[in-house]
Amino acid sequence: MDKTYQPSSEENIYQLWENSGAFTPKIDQSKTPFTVILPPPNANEPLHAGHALFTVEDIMVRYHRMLGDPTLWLPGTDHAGIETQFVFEKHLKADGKSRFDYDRDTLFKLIADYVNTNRDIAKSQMKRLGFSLDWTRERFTLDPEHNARVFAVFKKMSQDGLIYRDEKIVNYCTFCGTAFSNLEVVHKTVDSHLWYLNYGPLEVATTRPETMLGDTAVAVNPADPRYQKLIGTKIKLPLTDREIPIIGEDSVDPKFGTGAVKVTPSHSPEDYDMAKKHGLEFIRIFDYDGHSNDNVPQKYRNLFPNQLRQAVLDDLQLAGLLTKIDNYSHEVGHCYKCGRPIEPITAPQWFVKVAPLAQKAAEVVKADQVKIFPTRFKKQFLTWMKDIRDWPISRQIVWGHRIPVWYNLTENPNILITYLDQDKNIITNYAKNLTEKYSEVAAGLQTLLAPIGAKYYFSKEEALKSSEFVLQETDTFDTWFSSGQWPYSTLGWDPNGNHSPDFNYFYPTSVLDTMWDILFFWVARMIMMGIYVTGEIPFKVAHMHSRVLDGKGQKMSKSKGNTINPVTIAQNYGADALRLALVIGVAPGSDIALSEDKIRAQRNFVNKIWNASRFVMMIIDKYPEAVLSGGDSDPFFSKLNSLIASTTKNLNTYRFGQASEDLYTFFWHEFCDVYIESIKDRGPEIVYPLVTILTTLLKLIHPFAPFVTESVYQELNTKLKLPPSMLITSPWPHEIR
RNA sequence: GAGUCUGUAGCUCAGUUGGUUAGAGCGUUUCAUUGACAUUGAAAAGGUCGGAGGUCCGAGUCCUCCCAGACUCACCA
Repeated sequence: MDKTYQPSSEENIYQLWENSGAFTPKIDQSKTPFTVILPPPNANEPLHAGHALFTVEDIMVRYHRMLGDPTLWLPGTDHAGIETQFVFEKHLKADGKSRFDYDRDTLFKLIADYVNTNRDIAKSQMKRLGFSLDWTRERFTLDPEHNARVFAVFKKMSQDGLIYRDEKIVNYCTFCGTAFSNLEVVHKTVDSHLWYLNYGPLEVATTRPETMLGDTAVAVNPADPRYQKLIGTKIKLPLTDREIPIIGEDSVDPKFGTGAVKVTPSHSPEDYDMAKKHGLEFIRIFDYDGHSNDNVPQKYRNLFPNQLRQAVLDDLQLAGLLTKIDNYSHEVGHCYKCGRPIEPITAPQWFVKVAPLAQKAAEVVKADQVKIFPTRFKKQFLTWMKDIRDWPISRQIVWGHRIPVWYNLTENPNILITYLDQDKNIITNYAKNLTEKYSEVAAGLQTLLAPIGAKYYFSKEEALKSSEFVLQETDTFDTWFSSGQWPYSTLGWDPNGNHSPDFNYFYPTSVLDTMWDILFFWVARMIMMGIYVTGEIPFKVAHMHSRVLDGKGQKMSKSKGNTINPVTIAQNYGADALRLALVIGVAPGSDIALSEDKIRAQRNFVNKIWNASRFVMMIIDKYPEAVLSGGDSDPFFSKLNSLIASTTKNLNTYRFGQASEDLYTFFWHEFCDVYIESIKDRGPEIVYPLVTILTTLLKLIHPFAPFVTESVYQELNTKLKLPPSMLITSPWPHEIR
């Protein structure tokens, strides 16, 4: 044995495990399985330090495997819709291109190629960190099987009235070219102004003067004596020749601004609701690329919002209608991907009616039928479920599950189609004008925009029955609509009820472990979808693990340059050292400040294990005739027994930080510093207790530091001339006598 | 606007149901060591456990308020 532990040996150990089939469980109906589905990392990027926290899952999985449970940890990767497309578009931009240069099929293929070349990176990295995943069951979110299940569920939800199309106000990023759910919008405080505009008989105060060209009313509080008699009258909207009504609306606060609000139903969520209530007109003045459109007077067309704002303010000023400007800071939604302001805009989108699903999810969480751990997240979960709004699931990007509905163009003449013609020019026109160019349209299709009420079919064949001109919806599903179905889909749930043996045995899963930042995005969706589709909660425990920060407690980010590459760390210090550094002494759910110092300290611990073992082997060599089993008891056994008990208890209650800290202290300061020192003068009778204690400690430490413990175990096995066996599949220790 | 979390040694953090002189790693100081390990060992310095009240025989641990920081959620012009 080398004088110090060599991390480079870890790759051989992983090979040993993988080749032995230790990661693949045997279905045994007499036993209760332990199942964990890996939160699929993005297929397009290498792992970051946060992914190294899959260690927590590996600890649970290895522990249960040693307990003898048929244990499945199922790996996979996520296509990560908008994330991936965003990254890919950056590459395109570097090459002087953009998404508009390609039809959607070509673009999809390009991204698929890009993802496929990068996909194996994450996989090899997870192996390097020692994760005992069953690679024979590896999945990808765009696998045809998963695709088919997602589509079947979509159809079922549609038939159950849980899916609908509507033209509602959505969060739209005109740069990314897609709608987002509320969760994907980040609110930032913006220092801006409150502009006071003279609308004739009254003044309005607004933070968005540019949208005035889309005003279709002015609202005042009906109890406000200043304006009461104006309700029901009409005024002429400045800068236009339109007339708009003054309406009475209780939600208007008389004390704010002038007590009169301009109402822009197509570009403000509140105004949208107001317009629905009062039956107002909707005038959308921005197109989905962010430019002002034909609904505004000629001179204001084709401007971005900030340009339009300037133009409108200039003209109002000139006309003497800009009466006052106050400083005002307020919250504005920004795109979580590109950081630009979100444009609230009416757009036809697909929605999930989420209230019935959320209600059931809230019930089971409330009743602890699924335990959320640490418990503080339970309250957060319930709060969110209470006020949840319908979930827009359509995204105007190509990288994802294309929504499985087909439009017949003869039945839907007003579908707006954008495509590349033979000469690669972008053409936008209505379906009714394009039937003669159908094949060109089909080949060069970029996007289509079907009006609300468009008739659609759930299969191409059905749509083809009445016309040969058929196009599939170009929107794709929100990534979370797909990954929300991950647990039952990966295990082989079948829409027709012919579920796979895996599904029947391993579902519902045991523990879902992930970071708390996707509690709503993912965990909540899985609970909702799982109950709806399978009638069962997809996991018994939702365990929220910590967030990894840098050594100073700051968020890691590429721009700050403080990221830690887990694989580099594994190469320099060993995967075990990294794993221990991420776990030892960390309270459940609290942040982890990961510094190189900390990793070095754990590297030293790993080396300590290595060298203590070396010492034990020396003793074995010294007394080749010593009794190896069934020897005398040793006073140290009782200390060891309480360690076995506390470690087992801590693992059962997810107290991994405590368990590992106890093991660290015990191994180093009880076993090495005290016990080993105390037996250095003893004879051959010490071999049995020494080997027993070491083997037991190796087992206890194995889930946390699998490589060094397995290495030593293999050495020990050879030295003792025992039949081949592996620590990974050896039984969890019980009380020693 | 609503909510959650954090504040313990110079730094990063443990401290399960309240119970004897509050712990670890790193850092600092002193000493040791050619035989498992310098990726080591022995020892030392260093904390009024954010502040103020309260409950209790007893509080870092429970309650109230205050201060400081982090985060999450949120359609108000």
